[in-house]
Amino acid sequence: MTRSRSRLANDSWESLLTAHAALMKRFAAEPIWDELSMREYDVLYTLSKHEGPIRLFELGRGVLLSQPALSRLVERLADRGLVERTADPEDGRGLRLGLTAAGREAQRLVGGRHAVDVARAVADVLTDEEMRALESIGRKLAGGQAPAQDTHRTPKEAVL
Amino acid sequence: MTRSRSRLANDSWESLLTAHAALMKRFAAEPIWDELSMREYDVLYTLSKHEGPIRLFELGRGVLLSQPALSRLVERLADRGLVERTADPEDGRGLRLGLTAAGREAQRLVGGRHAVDVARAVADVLTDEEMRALESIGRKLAGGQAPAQDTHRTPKEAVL
DNA sequence: TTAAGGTAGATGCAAACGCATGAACTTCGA
DNA sequence: TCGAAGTTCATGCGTTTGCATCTACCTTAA
Repeated sequence: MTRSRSRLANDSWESLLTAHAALMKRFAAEPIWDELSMREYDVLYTLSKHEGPIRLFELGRGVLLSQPALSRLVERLADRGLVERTADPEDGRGLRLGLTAAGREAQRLVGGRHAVDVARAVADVLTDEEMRALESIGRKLAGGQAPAQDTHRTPKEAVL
Repeated sequence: MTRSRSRLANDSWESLLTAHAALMKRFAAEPIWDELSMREYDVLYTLSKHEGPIRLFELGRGVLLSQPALSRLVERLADRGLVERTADPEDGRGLRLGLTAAGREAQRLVGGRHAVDVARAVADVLTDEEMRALESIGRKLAGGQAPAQDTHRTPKEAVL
């Protein structure tokens, strides 16, 4: 018999979760995280993707950490001279985060080695079409933020 | 021009990571984690999937936690009466973990609500074919543990 | 203009985590 | 059979995390 769409959705999500956990463990076991933990690398990589400075809460969208934890992680990276924190001239509350030269260099170094491991783990078991499908599906899942009732949206905005 | 396989692999992995982070944040924001945190639920769910008792290190395969952290998480769940820990009669070092009736009930309750949220998030943006593709790809990624040099495997076993 | 409400980020504190290590047991080779 | 090495789980300890809350600033409306 055919699975319901709901069941299918849950099965596919579980499959994603399992793959995520398995690969994360595998990557974590690689001997490339001496100077940078995976979480720290995640932050530096996200910063490296943006050319201009980025706000802390924007950084938080991509990183799976609470706001206070991210705030302190960035603080530590700044203390180590890898991230630059400056006040945002357009918003007195905000920060402008960017990589320092050392931060960019560290990201490049670790990222290069990590990319090799990722390529090995993924390309060894997936075809080109599967990788393209995964990329497309991931984008849909990440972007498909269509909550039925968004408590953080005013009625006026909801209409627009 | 066409992307290299290595580039394609990294792009698709990043897409998976982004989707994972976005959905995890969305699920975490749901008001269903009062009695069980997501990590605790993850453990109870993994236990619920196995019918018989399971070993701690087996549980660790599916959960993204260090062995000590998992050991203590299970300890806490046992203290709360949700998990049962008994000595393994076949291996004096090991444990046999299983859900108690209360643990099974808690997993069912939270799991039922969580499944609704998962279905909404996934089924709303993916077609049936995409969900099936994701399930298949995830299984390949999780199962494709083919490290070039496995330090935890003896030469004899490697031959087999 | 100004007060009320919202947002960005920091901080106190208890809980949880990872790393290193230890204790108990099993497995393997001589 | 017996000792060395490996495996499984627990524990000590410093670090990091999340929750609640605070401060500072922005936005909106009267």
